[in-house]
Order: sequence, then structure tokens, then C-alpha cells
Amino acid sequence: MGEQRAERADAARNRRAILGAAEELLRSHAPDEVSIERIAAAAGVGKGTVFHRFGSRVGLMRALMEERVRALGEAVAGGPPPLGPGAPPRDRLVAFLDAVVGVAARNGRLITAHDHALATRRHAEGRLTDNPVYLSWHAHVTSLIAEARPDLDADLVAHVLVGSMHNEGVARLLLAGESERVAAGMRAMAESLLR
Amino acid sequence: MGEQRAERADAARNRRAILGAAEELLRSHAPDEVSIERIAAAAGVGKGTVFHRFGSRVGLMRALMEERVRALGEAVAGGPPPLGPGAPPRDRLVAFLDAVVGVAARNGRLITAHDHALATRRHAEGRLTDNPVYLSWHAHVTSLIAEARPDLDADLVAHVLVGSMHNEGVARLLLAGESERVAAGMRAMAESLLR
DNA sequence: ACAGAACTTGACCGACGGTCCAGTTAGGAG
DNA sequence: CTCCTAACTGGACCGTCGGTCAAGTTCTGT
Repeated sequence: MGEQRAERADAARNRRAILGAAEELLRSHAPDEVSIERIAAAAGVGKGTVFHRFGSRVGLMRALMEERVRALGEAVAGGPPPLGPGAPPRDRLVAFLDAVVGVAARNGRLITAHDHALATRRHAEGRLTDNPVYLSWHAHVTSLIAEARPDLDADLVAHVLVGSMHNEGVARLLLAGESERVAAGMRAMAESLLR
Repeated sequence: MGEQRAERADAARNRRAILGAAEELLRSHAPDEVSIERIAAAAGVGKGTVFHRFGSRVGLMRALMEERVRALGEAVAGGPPPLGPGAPPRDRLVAFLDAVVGVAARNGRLITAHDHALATRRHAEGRLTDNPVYLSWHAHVTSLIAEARPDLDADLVAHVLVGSMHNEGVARLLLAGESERVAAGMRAMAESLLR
């Protein structure tokens, strides 16, 4: 498992340019209007470069997502309660769902775009539930539920809760700026559920 | 609003053949392996005929879905309690979710295929939340929740519950034959939620 | 300064949903 | 039974898009 040789400077510059262009385009267009060629053009690189860097459309979206989500992951693993360790599971779950809704709201169509990429992939490439972000969110929620309500099917309930970030009805509210309403609703559900 | 002239006999025969072929192919293949051309070939008709009958890939999937869901809709509107009117909302919701999980389990990849068609559509054609089936399920669940728990955001919670039938984590359990587990989990959630 | 690994590029490919229209056929009117 | 026409059929064709690749270019360690 030797350390890989570092990325060349020009390559790193292009990676940033591509990520930035994709983010910008996704801010103002639906995912199916944002082809890879368009992203490449906006980034000032060739289409081949995008695939060289990210492997596929799904890979690009995944990279975009991981970038936007890193801070939350760190806060959960080692930050202060109630997000980090130390608080009771019910409070941690409420705080976590709040944070997740916040991320989803701030990043508009990103999750939608990732799901869209998954649905339109040409070559098999794993499922939503193989996505590292989904996986870690689901694992976290599962363990909190299992701790607070051992009688529930934690795995399933976690899918329902985390999966709602990939739910069109919910996504529409988020895009419409009603993130506070979504956060409140999720909070109410979490509180009803963990009793 | 005049009554349309009835469908010609050969057209009706082909409609059945297409629906049957699609269902059969979906039983044993992932949605992205089932192109319209393949369905047409299996049905023994030309590709053009499929589009003439159903308008688009989404239209075909929608027709398939509505066919498989009609009985449930009738039971909800006019059947005996607890599915039909008369029972308390909590019981009706539990019964309804049970029935919905049953439909989803019995029809394997159908819902997935419908969502896939929506995601890969070439021309705008409405969203999941415009689908008559989704719409009616969501409306029903919303009204039951609103009646039993006026303090909850019924619309949002209904999206989360109904949307889980379109959730990959849940769909995988269903495909794996664990529908009893899904039903039990949904039941537990519904009971925790409506108190 | 140089070698060679890393990177870039855009023409090209295959797949697929959807369109179109020339040709065929059902089935009611007379 | 014949005829007329609206309904239906089918498959060649189109545009788009994700992904590939071989040939050329540019870093960068020595």
C-alpha cells in the first residue's frame, strides 16, 4: 500500500476547474441539462480530461459530493456533542439529521445530480448504497437507532430516513427554499421514532 | 368529453403483448438491460408500435404500474375496513402500508423500472410526484396522518413514507424476498409516528 | 538538458429513446 | 360483398450522450 506519487500541478489545477465548473452549472440547471461535454467546455478542458480525472459521470458527482460533505463527517466522528460523540442517541440523531438537511439544502441539485448519474450510467458501477457518503450516513443513523430503540429494525429505518434525502418530494421542498420545514419535519419524525 | 372510439382489435392485442413482454423481461433483468427495442422484439412488434401505444418509455412503465395497482386503489376507496373507510386512521395507515409493501414486493423491479425511465427520459415529461399512482398514495397517506396527528407535517411525512417504496435500500430488501421484514418495519414506524 | 511518466485532447463508437412516413389492415357503411 | 378511410404498423433514421483511445504535449526529477 505505498503512497501514490502526488498529482501533477497542471492536473490538480484542472481537477479544481472541473469541480468548480460542474458545481456552477448544477447551480442553475437541471442535471439532465448538464452533460460532461458542457462541464468540460465550461472548465476549459477537453472531455477526455474529465474522464481521465474522474473515471465516469458518477465518479465526478461522487467527488463533488465527498468534497461538500467532509466537514460533516469530521464533526460527527470527533466534534463536540450533540453532533459528535457524548450526547444521548436521540439528541445525536436529531442533530445529525439537521446537519444532513442543511448540507442537502445548501448543495441544491447535487444529490439529485448524483442519483441521476447513477440512473443513466452506461457501465455497471455500483449502487447508491455503495456510495461512501450514503454508506457512512446510513451506518451512523443505524447505530444511533439501534442504541435508542433496539426493538426497531434499525437498518431499515435508517434507509427510510437517510433515503429521504434522495426522495423527489423532499428534494423539491429543499430546492424551493423550505429547508427549515424539512428540518422540522425530520426532527419531529426522529423524536417520535426514538422514544 | 365524448367517449373515444374503442381501440381496434389488433391494437388491443398488441397492447397486451407489449405489456406482457415488458413484465416478463423485467422479471429477470435490471431495468437498464431492458430497452424498448428488446421489449418490442419480445412482443413480436416493431419499436414504433410501442411508442404509438404508450407514447414513451415512461408511459409504458406507468401503464404497467397502473394495471398492477388498480385493485388496491379500489379497496382503499370502497372496500371493507381497515383498508377501506371506517377504521381509525392509525389502523388504516398500517393496513395501507402493508398493502403497498405487498404490491411492491409482488411486482419486483416494476417501481425501479419506472423510476429509471423517469431518470433517463429524453424529453420533459413530468416528475415522479406527477405520477397518478404516487399522487394518490401520497394523498391518502397525507390525509390519514393529518387526521391522527395534526401537529405533524403530514405532507412531508407522507413523502418520506410513500417515497421509501422508491428507495434503493428498501427496494433491495424487497427484491431479496424480505418483504415481511419491510412490512414489519414500516408498520412499526407508522405506529410510532401516529400516536 | 533530457528521458519518460503523466497528462491532454477531440474524433470516434455504440446504445438508446424517440420520430416519421410509406405501406397495411380492420371493420363500418352502403 | 366491396369499398373507403381512419387506425395501425414497422423499421430506417436521427440526435444526444457517456465513454474510449491513440497520438501529441507538458511536467518534473535527476
